[in-house]
Amino acid sequence: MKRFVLQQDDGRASDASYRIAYAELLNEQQYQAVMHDRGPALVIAGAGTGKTRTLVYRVARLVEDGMEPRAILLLTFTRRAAKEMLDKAASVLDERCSHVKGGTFHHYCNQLLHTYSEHIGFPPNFTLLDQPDAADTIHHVRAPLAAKLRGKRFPQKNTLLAMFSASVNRQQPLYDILASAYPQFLQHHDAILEVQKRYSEYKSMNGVMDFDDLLVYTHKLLVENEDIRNKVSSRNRQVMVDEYQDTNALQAGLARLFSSAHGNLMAVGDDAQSIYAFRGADFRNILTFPEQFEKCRIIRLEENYRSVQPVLDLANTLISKASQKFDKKLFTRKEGGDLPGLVKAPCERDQSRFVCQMLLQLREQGLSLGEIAILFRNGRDSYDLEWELNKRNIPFQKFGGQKFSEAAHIRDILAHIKIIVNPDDQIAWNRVLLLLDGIGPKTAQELISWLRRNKDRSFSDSGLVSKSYQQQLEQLSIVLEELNKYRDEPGKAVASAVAYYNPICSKRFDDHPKRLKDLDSFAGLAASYQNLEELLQELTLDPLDATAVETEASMKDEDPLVLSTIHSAKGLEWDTVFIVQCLDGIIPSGYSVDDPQALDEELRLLYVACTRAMERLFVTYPITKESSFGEYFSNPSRFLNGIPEKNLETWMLEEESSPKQLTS
DNA sequence: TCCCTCCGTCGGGCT
DNA sequence: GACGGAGGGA
Repeated sequence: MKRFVLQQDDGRASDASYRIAYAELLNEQQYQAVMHDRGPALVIAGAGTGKTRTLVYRVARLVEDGMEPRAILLLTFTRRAAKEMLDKAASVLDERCSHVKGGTFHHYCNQLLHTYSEHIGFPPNFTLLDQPDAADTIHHVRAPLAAKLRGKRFPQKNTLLAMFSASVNRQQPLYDILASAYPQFLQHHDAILEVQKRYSEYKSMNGVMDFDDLLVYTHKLLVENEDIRNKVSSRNRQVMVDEYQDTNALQAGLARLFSSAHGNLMAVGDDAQSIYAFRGADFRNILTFPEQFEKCRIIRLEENYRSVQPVLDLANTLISKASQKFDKKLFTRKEGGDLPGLVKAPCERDQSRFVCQMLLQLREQGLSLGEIAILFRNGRDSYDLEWELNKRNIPFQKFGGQKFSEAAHIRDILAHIKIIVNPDDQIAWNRVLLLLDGIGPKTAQELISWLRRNKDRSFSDSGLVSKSYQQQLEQLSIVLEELNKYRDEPGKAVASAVAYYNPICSKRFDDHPKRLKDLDSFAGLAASYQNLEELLQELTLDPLDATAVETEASMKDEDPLVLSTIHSAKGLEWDTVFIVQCLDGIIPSGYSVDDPQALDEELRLLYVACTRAMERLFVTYPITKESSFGEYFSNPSRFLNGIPEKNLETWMLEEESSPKQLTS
């Protein structure tokens, strides 16, 4: 027998004469990372050191070397990040780069699972539960148990979901999660375990998955099916994972599986920017990467290109206060720059007035609104400011906080659509039925279980139908049939659901005019999806921010100002950054003050916020705070204690009548 | 029996 | 502002 060895085609052109002058455009370390070819690599990249740039150019380089774009997998933290990087790569090289596979772990897992659903015992049309859906499902399975525990304090649905999720993402038994984070509920351990079991059973019986299941089942699928693992991982010739410090143990395992056929895995991240421990991320994951992946190459990007030195000095000073030390000191060759300002406002109103006045002033100096961001710890920390911005007609877009699809009226419409996509979705049925007059939890449950036993029959055969809501049920059936016809025309489907829902909405909500407007925008937005299934998946995996719909409609020539939670601002940068509500109890959050590790994470969060700024940085807080008890004095963030004036210049606000305005 | 409204309690960041 | 228990009303 003759043997002929087929060489591995590594896609590399023999004489690489690149169209892009990588060596000139990148510094030495970035160049190393971009040219890295085989095997595992870890890129430790401090804030603003050109991490995104490096990934963008590596994508371009691989494509330029002839690698099939679909063979590159770029896992990022959000959909937005992936899209931005691939657009950038397409603009530095060419259109081929936009065919690179990019998205979050959850997206990619969702795709794989829909392809291989039969291997994990789910129907191919399985639907996704977002957080509120998952909580409602838990509530549903919890009800019979909770009745027995009357009088005793049993965890609420969202708490239960958090427990289960922590157990999955940290890969720890439920008992350990309770013992460390919920000792007050340890007495209910067995009952909680029972709820968890029923929750799992419910999900597999009804063909639904929550976010964590996407990761868990994909892991299981690839571990248990060698052929699928080989097929999937050899399709991905290069795997890159951005923001690796915010992955958890399960995701680390997935990254390994996705690249198991060849080991071409590049992890990129910064341990000092790990801010997702609350959802199971562990920054030790990035630190132990070299141990987990043998012969790993380590590349460090240290020079900052983003911020002026005074901003970096403040960031360095802040991070040096962490109890867990980071061996990191950011430096730049950028000259000049103003000292970051610490603005003490008499109250929250004045804080908002300051921010608005200052940003208008900056706009007059030629800065566009899109180059300015206002960052805060919690979604609600911007309410007062939003009011002020609206008053002054300053357009803004908010990231983080309430999502479009979290509003009750949007969820109501979505529930109708879910029924079409997955008729077994009891939670959706329940929501839809409860909207009808005279139907409460009990009747809804009876109707649903009848429906499960008698698929394809109409309610009127059930014998359960009382006169009071018979007509409403008939109307519902009509609209559901209509929706079914519009499976591939989501715009029309949503429009007819909205038409049906209109009177219900007006009756239920005092503020129905605003909500009806939202619903109209929703119909317009839905038209851009291929089919109902896609609409649901995209909205679940990549939920729209509540203001996105409005802003997009009213967007003129100028990019709007950005308001964002610090978590959602990860990886982004602006010329000028305001960090507002920098109060103790907010950042650090009141929940974290007893736990040194949690406190460290809050500090890293402030570090992330500061390092978003290129030229100017303001940290602001109000001296007094309003609450339901009245006005009281608030304390600035403990992280600001002892920061010398040479790093952070104090500003006092004065009213116009006094001789000087906004003196420093 | 079931539905609905009222009120005390608790509240985060994201896929 | 949302959840969930309690009590009034059809």
